[in-house]
Amino acid sequence: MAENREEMEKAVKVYKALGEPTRLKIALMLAKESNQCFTAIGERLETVAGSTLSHHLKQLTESGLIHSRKNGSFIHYSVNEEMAKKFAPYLLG
Amino acid sequence: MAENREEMEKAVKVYKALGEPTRLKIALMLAKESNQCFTAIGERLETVAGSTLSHHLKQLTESGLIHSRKNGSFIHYSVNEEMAKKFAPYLLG
DNA sequence: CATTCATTTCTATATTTCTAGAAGTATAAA
DNA sequence: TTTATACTTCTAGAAATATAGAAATGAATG
Repeated sequence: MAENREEMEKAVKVYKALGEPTRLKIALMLAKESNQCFTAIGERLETVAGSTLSHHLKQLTESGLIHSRKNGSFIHYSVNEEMAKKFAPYLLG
Repeated sequence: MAENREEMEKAVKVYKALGEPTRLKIALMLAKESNQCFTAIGERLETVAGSTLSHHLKQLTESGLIHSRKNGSFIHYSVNEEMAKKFAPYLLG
């Protein structure tokens, strides 16, 4: 019932993460096709410096909306479906 | 299915609006109890100047997430349930 | 008409956020 | 062990945002 402080803070983080075009694109991209790695994501966005992409992924990850899994020297990202369902099911189509 | 540009821009606006604590509070407040006016909202928030509140309500309104109805010299605000359902059902509890 | 109440707009300042280059770390491959 | 690839951190500048005081607008009330 959306009322306690902690949950609100979580919600603010999620919505702040999604309230930026590049990050929303990333979230939608991962919702559609999960387990993509840093470079693959970057290529689909064009015109984003690696450092910038890293920064965006960090925010998305810290919000809890996406999570990452290390595989060798690659890091694969996917959306946390529970979080998406709860806060932004729009992502799931 | 969350893919066209216009809808994404709409989504960014909604999420940007919700990605700020005061505005999220307002949105939750209105979702729970609709049709509150400017002053009533302000009183429930404490520590927010009128001009600031006006600015926040404008952003929420322009995102489409809440709408306003003029009644004499008062303006009553409520959430647009369709928008909330689509982008942030979390608001609806 | 003068005044009050509700809300907005204007202006300014402080803070946050976005962006990217450069340098750094970590893993893998040659 | 050098080199390459994947990604992060540091630093800094530019742009956007949050906040509030003061002045403005507009409706209602005395």
